[in-house]
Amino acid sequence: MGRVTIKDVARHAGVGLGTVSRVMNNHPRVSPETRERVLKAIRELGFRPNATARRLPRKTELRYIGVITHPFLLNYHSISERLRGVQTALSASDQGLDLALFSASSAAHFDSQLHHIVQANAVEGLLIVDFDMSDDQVQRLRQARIPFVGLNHLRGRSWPCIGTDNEYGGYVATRYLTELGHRRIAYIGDNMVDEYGFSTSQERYIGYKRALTEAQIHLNTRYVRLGDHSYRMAYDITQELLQLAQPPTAIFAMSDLQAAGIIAALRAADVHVPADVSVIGYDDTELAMALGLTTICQHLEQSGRLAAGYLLALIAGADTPPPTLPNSQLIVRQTTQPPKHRLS
Amino acid sequence: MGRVTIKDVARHAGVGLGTVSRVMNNHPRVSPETRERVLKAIRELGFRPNATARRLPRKTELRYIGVITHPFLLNYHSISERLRGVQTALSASDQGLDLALFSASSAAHFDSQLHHIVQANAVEGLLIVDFDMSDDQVQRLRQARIPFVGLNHLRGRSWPCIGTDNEYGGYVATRYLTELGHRRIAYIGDNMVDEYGFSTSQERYIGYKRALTEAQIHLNTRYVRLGDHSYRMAYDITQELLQLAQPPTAIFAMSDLQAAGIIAALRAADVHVPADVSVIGYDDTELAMALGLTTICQHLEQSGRLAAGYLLALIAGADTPPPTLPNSQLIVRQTTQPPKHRLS
DNA sequence: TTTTAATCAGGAAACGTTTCCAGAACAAGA
DNA sequence: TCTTGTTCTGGAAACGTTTCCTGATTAAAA
Repeated sequence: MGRVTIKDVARHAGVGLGTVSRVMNNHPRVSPETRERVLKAIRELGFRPNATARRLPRKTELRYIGVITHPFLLNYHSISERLRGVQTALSASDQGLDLALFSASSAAHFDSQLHHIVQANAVEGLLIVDFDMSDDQVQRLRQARIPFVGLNHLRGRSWPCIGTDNEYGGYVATRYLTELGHRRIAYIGDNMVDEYGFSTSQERYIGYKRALTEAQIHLNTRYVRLGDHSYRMAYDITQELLQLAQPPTAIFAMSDLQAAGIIAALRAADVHVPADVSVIGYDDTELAMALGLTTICQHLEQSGRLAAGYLLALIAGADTPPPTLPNSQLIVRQTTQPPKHRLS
Repeated sequence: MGRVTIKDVARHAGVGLGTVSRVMNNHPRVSPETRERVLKAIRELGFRPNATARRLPRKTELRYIGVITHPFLLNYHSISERLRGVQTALSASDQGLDLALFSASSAAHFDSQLHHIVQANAVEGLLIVDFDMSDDQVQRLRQARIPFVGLNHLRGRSWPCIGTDNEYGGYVATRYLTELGHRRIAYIGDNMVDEYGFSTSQERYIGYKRALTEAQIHLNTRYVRLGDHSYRMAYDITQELLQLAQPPTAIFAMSDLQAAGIIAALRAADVHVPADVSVIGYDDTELAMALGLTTICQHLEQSGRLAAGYLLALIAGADTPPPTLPNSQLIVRQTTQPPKHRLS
């Protein structure tokens, strides 16, 4: 037998359908004995009412904007910031739309989540954070007529995306360091090929390489260190970097969080920032403000607001191109300065 | 006429019900002309399929854990942290439950959201962050058989809550300062009576007062400054505090974020931390780690994990008491020390 | 031309509830 | 005893879709 329905309960308790329903909804017009009998049947059969079926005659609608990300999304301050913008736009629109958060722990899981979302008609619109989509996946969403917008995508997508150019951001940060005169510049970021297929770290790394090339600095792979996205990882890696015969004079981190770990490790090793080593972060979160950290502002909160606003417009039937986010910007604070000695 | 249904579309297009459905689902067995006619009717009537009704025969279930907070939840690092724990527990349980985020912009809105959630049978279980509930509201959730757990509640609730004792945390932080010898201790926190009816700030403030009383320090209301929950506000307020004839020698902030603002303002005014002024925060977020901030750890991430785990157990039918979170803990770092001169 | 197969369309049945109407049972009042 | 009213109960109708079965039409094959 498939799922237990109200009918099974009614039969098992020897009562009518309406009675079971009344018991479940605490209607007063049921005798105590009958009620007890029904409750017993519910317990015995392990009956769980079907939420969808209940909603139908009640005519209550449930409308969500979906956000799909990886499960540890909130480890990334950048995603918190973006979500905050989304939430702001949603509250402001006042359309009774709530937020459904879906998490996908791998590319395959992402696909099955997408399938489920389409199949269940779960959302009015979908924001896709970080994940890339295949043509087939895009096709499926289109066919199901579910509007969607990408967040933190920019280049070469055939679907509407809002975000900044990571390659450019990586380039700007690194160029600033080369212009200050640094030549031993390290890059600390996330693993580039991960289970999700995210390319953010890689894109910034490409920008980093471009700036080095432009300044005619040979790429030293010892200065490129990758790990998971955490304060701790950055801390540990920095300690390793300090062991090198020629440690870097500047470090570019792919997030403020990692930059914070770097600074802490440097402080612990009694290396002064920025006198001995310059540090530059990415995101311009409150962490950067608090630390006085030089960083790249990629307008995170605004990106969330714009994406959600645009998605709402699409849902309402608009047919306009997506808004554009301002370019990433270098924010100079107190963790960068020219190196002590010019070295080749 | 009420809502436009598939039947109206069928009549308007002069076709059968099944045909309309097939068009909507991109089934191949529809002639191009008919399809066009149906699409035209859909457009003309502004038809939008009812997601609930679609789910019923498709038998796809949609299961959510609801989290209800105020709309600017993510401004509060504490809530991000908690949510991260919730997300972790949810992913780990692997029951196909996703997260639905509801926001309530006032106590009245909270009530109507609750009503909506119950009415629509929107969630399998509900996590209530920060909001308090009336007996009536508790009753309604119970009647609807929706398991729920409070987050950041502790004292004197008649319903299961997980969180730490804010009064105790405020007490511990302040007592640490008095034990160091401070007597001019400021409190910077959120407005105590806000539109939401949150009491966190007030509770910590009560702990602050208790510690002062114990140390026989007269409460100086000039040292108590409240505002919205932001880095900026704390920054500004600190500048004001520095204008006082007798500025405080220590500041207790109700969040790390605000403590960061305080430290920035002090640094800008060339006041040294902790030599001139000690600062203590609350939350033990990464911000605190990065700043070397002395703070109170209230096990935020763990609280989210425990609450979600317990909620899942309740949903599964468990009948156990809620787990308890370890007490808040003082984490001493580098922003606190005895005052320079002992003053009365 | 006749048969067979393929394509398209209509509508009943099903999905699992809630709600409403009507009837049964019973008690109380005349 | 007969009314009247009250309380409880059973089940049909409705909610808005999808899906399947059937029949009609058309095209292809014999």
